[in-house]
Amino acid sequence: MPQPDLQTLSPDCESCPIRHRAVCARCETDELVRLEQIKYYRSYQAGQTVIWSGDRMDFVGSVVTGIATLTQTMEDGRRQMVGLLLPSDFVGRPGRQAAAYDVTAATDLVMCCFRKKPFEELMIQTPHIAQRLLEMTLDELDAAREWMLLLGRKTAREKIASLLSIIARRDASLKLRSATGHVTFDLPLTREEMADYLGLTLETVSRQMSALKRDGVIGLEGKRHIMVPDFDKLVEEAGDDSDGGFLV
Amino acid sequence: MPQPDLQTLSPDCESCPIRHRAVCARCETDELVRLEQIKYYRSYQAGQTVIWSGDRMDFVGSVVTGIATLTQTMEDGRRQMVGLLLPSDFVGRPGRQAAAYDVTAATDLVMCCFRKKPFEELMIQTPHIAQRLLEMTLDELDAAREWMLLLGRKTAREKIASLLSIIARRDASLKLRSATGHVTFDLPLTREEMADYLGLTLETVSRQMSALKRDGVIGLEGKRHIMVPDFDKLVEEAGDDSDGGFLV
DNA sequence: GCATTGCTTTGACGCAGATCAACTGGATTA
DNA sequence: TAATCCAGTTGATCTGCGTCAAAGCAATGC
Repeated sequence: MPQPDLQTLSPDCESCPIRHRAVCARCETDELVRLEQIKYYRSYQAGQTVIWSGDRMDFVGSVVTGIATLTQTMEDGRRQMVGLLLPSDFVGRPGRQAAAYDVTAATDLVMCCFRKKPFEELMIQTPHIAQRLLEMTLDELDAAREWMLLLGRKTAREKIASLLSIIARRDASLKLRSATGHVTFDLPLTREEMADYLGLTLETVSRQMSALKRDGVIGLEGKRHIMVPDFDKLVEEAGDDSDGGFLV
Repeated sequence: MPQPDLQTLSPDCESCPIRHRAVCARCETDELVRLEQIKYYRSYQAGQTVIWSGDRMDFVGSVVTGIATLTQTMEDGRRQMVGLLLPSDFVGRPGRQAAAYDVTAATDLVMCCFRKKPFEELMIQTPHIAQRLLEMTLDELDAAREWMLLLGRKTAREKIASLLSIIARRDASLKLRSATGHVTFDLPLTREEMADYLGLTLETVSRQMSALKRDGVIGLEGKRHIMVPDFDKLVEEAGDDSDGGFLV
């Protein structure tokens, strides 16, 4: 069972790829030193479960590389993804002992973890961490509410277009580009995972992907590589009013 | 245009009905004094708009009495409610200048407001406020994610049962009781508002209400007064696994 | 008393997306 | 070389909910 390579990650926070976006973004050098003392890396293979809902959770942490998903499941097996965690996103809730959702590695995943107890103590002492966590949580709340609109009111086609444009946008921002004109990226999710995120079945996802391809909105190379000839067109198909919802 | 009576509200925080649940819950007496200096009450009639999405918002605040809704609207008029604000819930986002959602008074409403600028300054100085706000935001995020499961995967009947049990539970907690056995309450929402919250049409809401009544799960007196003979039965109809999702 | 208005209920019908099922193509294993 | 597996595609059919339309009912005004 090969693990993603941890050697390539320097243990030094200053050179961390998510240094300026994660929960530690606002920390001063001395605060980073204290965080460094309690941090450790963990890696997961694509498909591995990070933690099950209801399990005791003795750590919190940040996604460093890769993508993780948060999923809720009903007794009869109906599943709904409730979050997509990208590099710099935070996992876990200070002050809570059990995980509220299943957390799964959608791709190979590296996380920067902190034991929960010391992290909570540190959070009380260093307002910079709590401030940043509040800011990130408010952003996640906005994202969740945007997703509520999608789940409650959008058509299957709009849902797919919305998901693709969000992934394209985030992918571009990781590469420090903006998503306009011709865009290309890899889907990190299977059709089934897309369905779980969008409140659809995998068959409907597949059909709508084919339809978007047939209509020239996207191009497909293999199953996972997406080419978008005109990003504005895709956004239009998503049915969003604004140009991506970037409120300040 | 008669306004809800503000006279009955003492300006004294110590005797405030939401003193121990709102954003000020953790404040010490001296911190309350500073909050009292910048606070003011506002009241709205049922149906009135508190603020429109995109409008400049120069205050934040707490719902003191009544119920408000957060709603998102698409260009073509499709609407999705993304939050139901009950007494003690917080409105607005520090650090943001424009409202992200339409906020509307579902019932007559009284809010305790703080001008945004002084509140933001106070938040930096008093970690108790920021801590409590983080806690409340995390709770709201959990609620939003629970709603995502409802919107994405539940049937119309389950959606209605879920909404009724949530309102019953919150109503009971305001009256310092727990929701079990025989329960009675008033619906604060019209059929259309319920539909906007549940991602349904008002016709479907009406039909499912009738079906639940026909099946003896609920009783109706007039359009708005609900009687639940067996609360567990209602929760079962909602399709939730746990007994209300009270994680600590 | 009667008309108006806003909210709600109920019926008839259609459709988007679910369900059930067969099949494709690439990767892995034997 | 074929056997197996898995993700994905596509087709046929079904159904839950949306849409369109009409009518009920309580509150309000004249």
